[in-house]
Amino acid sequence: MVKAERIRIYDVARVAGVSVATASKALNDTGRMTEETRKRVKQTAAALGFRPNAMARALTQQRSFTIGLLTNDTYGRFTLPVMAGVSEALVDQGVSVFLCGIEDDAALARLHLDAMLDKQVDGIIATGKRIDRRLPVDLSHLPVPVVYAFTEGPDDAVTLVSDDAQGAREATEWLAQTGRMSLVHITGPESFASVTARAGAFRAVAGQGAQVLHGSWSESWGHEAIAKLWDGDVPRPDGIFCGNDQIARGVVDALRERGVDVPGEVSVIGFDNWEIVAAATRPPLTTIDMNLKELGREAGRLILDLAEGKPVDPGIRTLPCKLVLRQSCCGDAIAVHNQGEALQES
Amino acid sequence: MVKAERIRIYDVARVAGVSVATASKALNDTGRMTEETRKRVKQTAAALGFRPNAMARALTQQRSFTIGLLTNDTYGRFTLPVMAGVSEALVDQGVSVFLCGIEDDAALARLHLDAMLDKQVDGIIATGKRIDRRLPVDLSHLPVPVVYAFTEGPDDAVTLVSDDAQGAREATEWLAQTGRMSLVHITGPESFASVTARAGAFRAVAGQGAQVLHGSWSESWGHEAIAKLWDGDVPRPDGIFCGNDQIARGVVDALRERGVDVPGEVSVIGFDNWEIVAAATRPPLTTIDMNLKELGREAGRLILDLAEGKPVDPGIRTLPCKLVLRQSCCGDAIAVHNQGEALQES
DNA sequence: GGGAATTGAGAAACCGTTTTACCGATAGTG
DNA sequence: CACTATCGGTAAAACGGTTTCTCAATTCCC
Repeated sequence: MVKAERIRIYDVARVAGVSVATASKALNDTGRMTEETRKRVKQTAAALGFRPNAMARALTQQRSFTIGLLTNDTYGRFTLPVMAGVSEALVDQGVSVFLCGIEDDAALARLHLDAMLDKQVDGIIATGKRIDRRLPVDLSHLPVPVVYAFTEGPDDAVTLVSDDAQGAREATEWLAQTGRMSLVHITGPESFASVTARAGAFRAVAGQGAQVLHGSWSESWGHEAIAKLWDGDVPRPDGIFCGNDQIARGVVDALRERGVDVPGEVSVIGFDNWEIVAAATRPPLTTIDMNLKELGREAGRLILDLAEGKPVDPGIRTLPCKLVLRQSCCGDAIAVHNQGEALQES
Repeated sequence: MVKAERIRIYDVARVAGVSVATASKALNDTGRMTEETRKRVKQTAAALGFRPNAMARALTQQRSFTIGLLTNDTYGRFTLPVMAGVSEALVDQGVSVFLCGIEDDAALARLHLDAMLDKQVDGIIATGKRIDRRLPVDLSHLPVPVVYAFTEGPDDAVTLVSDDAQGAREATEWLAQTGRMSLVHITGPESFASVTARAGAFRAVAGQGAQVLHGSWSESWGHEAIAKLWDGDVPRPDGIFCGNDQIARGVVDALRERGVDVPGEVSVIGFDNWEIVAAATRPPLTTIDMNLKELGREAGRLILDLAEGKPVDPGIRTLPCKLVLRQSCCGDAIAVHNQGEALQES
């Protein structure tokens, strides 16, 4: 740590032989002056390694180039990609992100919120681990704009969610297109909005009679569900769409243990594309990716627009999910699908 | 979003019938005045909902109550608990944390670093996913203090790491104490400092002849290693200590598939206490927890001390790991161990 | 050639606090 | 009673920039 005196605009002005006002205008490309003067100031600033004090600047400009990211997803499975996207979208605009982890603790949330407002954030992005739950703090009536990403906000808010129905549709359609006739959906608790959205889309494609099994979001529920399906005297499915990758992993493991070939006899598709689970499954899971990083990027762009006073329509914005093919599902078709992607990209 | 005019200290002063200077001093418990005046100012401030503008304050105090957290662990497995700890230690001191994800990208790192320095952070915590790798940016000679947490820094830096050797020792000793005679260590690539540290400690307890198998950090390596041990004509171990939970999960799965009872015939211990892996394993994994959240807390405390100019000894601080007992290891002993913990806590 | 418009730049005000220096009034002292 | 401390509080100068206003010197126009 070296306490080098920071160069102030005053120093730049003195060295360049102009007033502080002129220096400021030169560096910000505002005001009027000879192109020569402007250039000279800029050069001396660069030579001196001048970097404006962001706080001083914020004080006059009423703009801190800082936003707050409020999340209750301590575990970070959903929040992390969102954060990465937000940060990525903002860093080259010179905007920094305050991270505030609040674990469903209203007092803690309030503490963080106040700290951020005191620090004059230009906006707040609220994000959570569940699309149909609100953070434990009221963010309406704040003096700064708010964007809700992957968490529920007021009706008139700017909200970003991933398209559960479309993702489920893609998965189910893929199973159908690759010749699977008898489909089942094994998913989480009915109380989750995303569960009913996905189940609805599944039924719309697979037929209203198609079976949907609700349980917990765990591997063990995947095992249990397979036990139910295989040990009972119900007809066995040849295509299984799971509500998340953990359930899917449980399902694949259970099938292997019963000697059922995946994807030979049964295709399995998961949801979330949680690398660590999807890639470690044997065989690796075909799954739905919610594009959370892109969701984060979009949230970053929106909060920036709002902070700059640009008009942004309130309402819910739905971002599409993407099917990610791996071996748990119709091995042969993968090449074709990927080829299609490659062609689209080129 | 409601653009309510923010109350300034000027307003408080006017309403309380004092000068701005007096108001400031009253609110900060500095200067001299009647206790009555101080109280009156505080009350009107509270009544008006006055919150000081942190930027204006930072400008005079040369202290922004803001720190930066630089990390190259995009995936977040190690960083997330550290972040949570840092944040927790700082939030009630009014310090906010800038999150900067830099993915081994030197230019990006520089960008974030400059943005943070411009914003006058009081300090920087550098953290990574690997204890023996440096971030792609030089943080020495900065005008602010730096603490390195779970990543390598210069020799004279303040550095925090978890005690790999002690953790490995605890695991191995536990295996030995619970009657396991023939121990093996299945771990990651030798190029990792933590691997050699853990392997060294393992050998120190298990005997220099004890076998150590190096591979990748994956479940599949766990399977492979078990194949090597069980299919060869080498003596089979009855206690396996793994370099991380993923390997351990692979090991447990492979043993189950071979009909080997865990923990009946073989005890397995992992490393990392990565809930999602450790808890989903059948049986759940006994493992070593690196106490990363506490490491984060300590990093927060240290950077705060440094920011306040308190003296902090440079050098490497080692934080102990903790054995977390689950069913993959000597079921009977768990009650006893946990009872001991409960007694210690009370 | 004289008045108006434009140009280039600087002085000063401002952003919202904290802090230093100062000042009148009261209290204490010999 | 004159003489100094102490007390309670204020005015003004920072902090490091941006922005508005002003102004002298030029250029333009008829």
